[in-house]
Amino acid sequence: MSADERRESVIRAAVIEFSRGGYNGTSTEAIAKRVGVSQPYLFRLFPGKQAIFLEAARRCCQDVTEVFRRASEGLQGEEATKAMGDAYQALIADDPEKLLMQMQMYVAVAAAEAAGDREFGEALRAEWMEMYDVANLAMGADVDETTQFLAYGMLINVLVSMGFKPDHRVWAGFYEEVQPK
Amino acid sequence: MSADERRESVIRAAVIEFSRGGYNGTSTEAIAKRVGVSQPYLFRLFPGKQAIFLEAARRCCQDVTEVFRRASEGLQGEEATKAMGDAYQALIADDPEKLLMQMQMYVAVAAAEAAGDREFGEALRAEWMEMYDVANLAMGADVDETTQFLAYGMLINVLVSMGFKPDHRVWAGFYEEVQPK
DNA sequence: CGAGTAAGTTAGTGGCCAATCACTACCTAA
DNA sequence: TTAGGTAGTGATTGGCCACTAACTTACTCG
Repeated sequence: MSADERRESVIRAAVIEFSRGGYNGTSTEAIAKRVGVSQPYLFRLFPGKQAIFLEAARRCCQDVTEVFRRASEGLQGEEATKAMGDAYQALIADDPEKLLMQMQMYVAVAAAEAAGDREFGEALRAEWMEMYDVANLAMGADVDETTQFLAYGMLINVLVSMGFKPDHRVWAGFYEEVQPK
Repeated sequence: MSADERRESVIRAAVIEFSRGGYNGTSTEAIAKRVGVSQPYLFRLFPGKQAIFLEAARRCCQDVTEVFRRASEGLQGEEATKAMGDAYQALIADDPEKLLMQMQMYVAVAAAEAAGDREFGEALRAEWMEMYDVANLAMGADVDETTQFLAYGMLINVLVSMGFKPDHRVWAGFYEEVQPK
């Protein structure tokens, strides 16, 4: 397998592992095992652990952005909102790790920023803004609508992370039930 | 100093340290240093590291809940919403670590749940519901309003964690600027 | 064939970290 | 004065982990 193909599979494995354990709670050993490769080889493919996390988080953002883009294609206003909401619901059901990875990304950026690492957060803020802009475009550039849409999305992320089951009353304030697995 | 008083100061130190490094990225050594006590002594005051994290997260939830309770006292509907929003803004400005600790709590619960630890999440979900109910009561038991209020709160948490500065355009969709430090 | 290159491994190192154990210092009450 | 309880420390340990260095295998091309 070529190095590029390997890197790709490392990123996919990293999303799964990091989404569970977070940056510090995930060993490079665990990622390597999932890929089916020796642990030192990861350091040939990437400069270090943080670089692997960065790529995994970036990929995750891009996947969500792409889901929004496709769902809202050719739609506008309320139709686009509904389509994107449904698409996000489906994404969570299929790949809950992408939701959890987002949460891990948020705290990892905060930690990097606190540690004086500027680049790391900068790269991920750019990815996040990509997602924001796709949503905003679908909303006809209405920033209030966009903000509200993303706000509900973030609450969903938190409730899922916290393990509130679909029949719990915290979900009562949503139009539709949303829950992974 | 009595053991109870020490425990109290450990919890306060733990909130600061855990909010920065998360569960796995924070050493008990760091907490002990901040308290001004030897590291092994922490294990006399608490059964283990997780217990310290649990108490820190619990305390954090209770603080936020208390802020909402006090801010909404005697108010209802839109007035209560505004009062609680302002109070949260002030809390973030004064103690940003309480916001970050919430984020750390979310991913820690997800990790514990994935590891089969049921109790940990259960305890923190109870604290979260306490906060939910206080907000809900202030909203006159309107769950849609409550959900929306909390959704905006969660988006604020995420944007602050991600390090978006107050003048960044992502904040344009909010009534007022909200930013720590 | 032989040389180069790309994919991959085994072995090892230095550092950190949660938790334990055995000990000391001080206070109080009989 | 001593016995017991409470607050606290120093030393240690066993395990994990990111990362490095050196070696191997296999394919390709002149």
